[in-house]
Amino acid sequence: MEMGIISRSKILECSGKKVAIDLETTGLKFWDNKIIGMGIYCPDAEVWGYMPVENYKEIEDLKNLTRQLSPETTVIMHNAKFDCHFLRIQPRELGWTLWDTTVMVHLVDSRVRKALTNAEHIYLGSDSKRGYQEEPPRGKKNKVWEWDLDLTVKYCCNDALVTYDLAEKLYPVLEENLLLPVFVKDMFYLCDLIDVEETGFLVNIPYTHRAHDALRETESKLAEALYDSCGARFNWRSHKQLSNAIYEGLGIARPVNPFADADGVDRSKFADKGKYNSASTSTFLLMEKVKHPLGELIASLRETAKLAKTLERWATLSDENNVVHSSFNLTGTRTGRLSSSKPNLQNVPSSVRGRFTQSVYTGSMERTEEYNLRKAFISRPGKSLLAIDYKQMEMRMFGILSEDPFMLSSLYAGRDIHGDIAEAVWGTRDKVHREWSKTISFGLIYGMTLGTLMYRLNKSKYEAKKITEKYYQTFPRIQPWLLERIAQCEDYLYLRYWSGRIWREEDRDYMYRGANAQIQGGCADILSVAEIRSAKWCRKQGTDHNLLNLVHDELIFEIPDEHLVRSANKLSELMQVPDIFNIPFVTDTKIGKSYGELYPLDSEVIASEQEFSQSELEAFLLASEIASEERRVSQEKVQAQVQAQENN
DNA sequence: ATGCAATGCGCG
DNA sequence: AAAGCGCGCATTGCAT
Repeated sequence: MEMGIISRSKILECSGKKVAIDLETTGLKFWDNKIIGMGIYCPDAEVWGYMPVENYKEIEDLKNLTRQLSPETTVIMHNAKFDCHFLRIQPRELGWTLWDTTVMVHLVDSRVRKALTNAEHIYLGSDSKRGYQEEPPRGKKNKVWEWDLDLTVKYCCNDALVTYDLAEKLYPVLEENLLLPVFVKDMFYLCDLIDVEETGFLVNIPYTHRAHDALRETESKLAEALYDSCGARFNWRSHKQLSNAIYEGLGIARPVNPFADADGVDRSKFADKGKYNSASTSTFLLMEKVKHPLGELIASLRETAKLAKTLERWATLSDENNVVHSSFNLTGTRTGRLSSSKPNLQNVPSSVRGRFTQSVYTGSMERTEEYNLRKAFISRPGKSLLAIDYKQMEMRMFGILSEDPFMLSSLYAGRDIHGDIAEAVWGTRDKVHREWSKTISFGLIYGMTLGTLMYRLNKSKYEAKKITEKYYQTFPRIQPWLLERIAQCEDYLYLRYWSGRIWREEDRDYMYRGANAQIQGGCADILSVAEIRSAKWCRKQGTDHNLLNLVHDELIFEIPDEHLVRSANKLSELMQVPDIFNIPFVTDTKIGKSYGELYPLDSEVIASEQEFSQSELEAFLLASEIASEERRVSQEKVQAQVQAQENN
């Protein structure tokens, strides 16, 4: 086959076949930038070429022709959300079989960089038929729309071909590794994310302007106060200049190296790598180690400046309707969580700021007015926000996976697990100790060591050991479960979640991280199933229910006011997915007009209806079975090890 | 000029 | 074992 410029009507010849497509655009903003052409590769139809488009009419023609690909077509794209956005295509509605090769790569090995050239190098290597191997031009004509047409043709045609070959190579790999159920699930998820990104989140512009001006004013006052205290003007954003001003200029003692021995010499493994920086100006060191009033001032200054900058960022990312279209990336994490960027809607400062000392809770403060940045995100007129999150989701997942008796009994009784632990360990369940428990529980489950615990708690080794022992008594399955995860990983060089997803690790030294992966990623796959079912239900309402944001254990919807309460109850029930583990993931529901001001909604129980298909459920039960067989082997192995130790 | 590492901090 | 885990982003400062 020869590549070259072809007529757009060639698209139709690919209908019902397996076809790879690749768009070239003037940028990444689908709500603003334009398509400049499409590459297509379909060996079954002997179609391989590039279709440039130069005006509105041609772009619309391209979109229409692409939409005419029949439901029997398998459409392959590398990062499908991007192309679908520009083509205004929802693959679910067209009935296509969708293969996204970035997701294929991610499921095979989440550590691999997804860039097409990298995936090609790793999975196609010398077998690659790629003809165009030069780097794209740099410098003056470095944008695709500035290239000569013949270069664009070669480049785009080859991307389409490589995408096709990558899919052909990786599909059998997914099959061999029993990853097809989770792949199919992720393609459903991806289609929903297209809608989420297109809908976007409305920004309250008057608020952002007011807040921005107020923050910048406070920032300059705080900076002046800092300069006055130091008796010098400098760039406070520079760690070098700031540490010089406070440690040298004011003669404040540098923070003590917590890892140094009594003689002050750091004999830790990484002493020479400068991991511990005595010139550090982090808030923790300034406030807790240096214990100087300037610590508070610098912390406020940094927070104020960062919030102001964040507001500016949101403004530049908004479209002409003041809506931000964040990207929710399916392939952004090792564990299977989503990541969010441009803007990141998963790290918007919350309205309650915890005060932490080395991650240990010492109280909390409200962020109000211009400091409560979540107020910038609001529902559209006539609608309300509905935020549904899971209560103690990771602890629940730990209990389910490890079958820890304390966790499970607390689960079944519907008690507050962190309060229970605080009670067991400290004899009190007040807010501070409950938060301590929360932090330490996760630490221990994820393999925190005694040394780190005493450092974090600022307790003696004896006290830290006592607390640890209490924890291990409270959760008798923490230690065995951690060992089993490592044993399983040693055997397989991967861990498999309940969903069938694989987390790979070959280095024994890092296998302890698999415990976190299995919990964190297991929760992520629960959320994805909940999202798929919820979105399906929302579409069925036909009254403009939208999903706006996904934050690891939380979905944020936008619901017409008149349907709010009923939909809230229905969606929170759907999200509990009780059929997956025969235990509901209990949810917490909040409603409001802005992300910064949400109020609890007492849930009414509505009679259960099955909203999801039997085949969907069966796919997951299959994945679960695979996972449990691999788990059983490791359990027996650890039991044998423990038995052998006890016999000694 | 451009890229990368280090630092710091927001979220779950 | 500085070995609690997973992210994105702004900024500085040095290297290429």
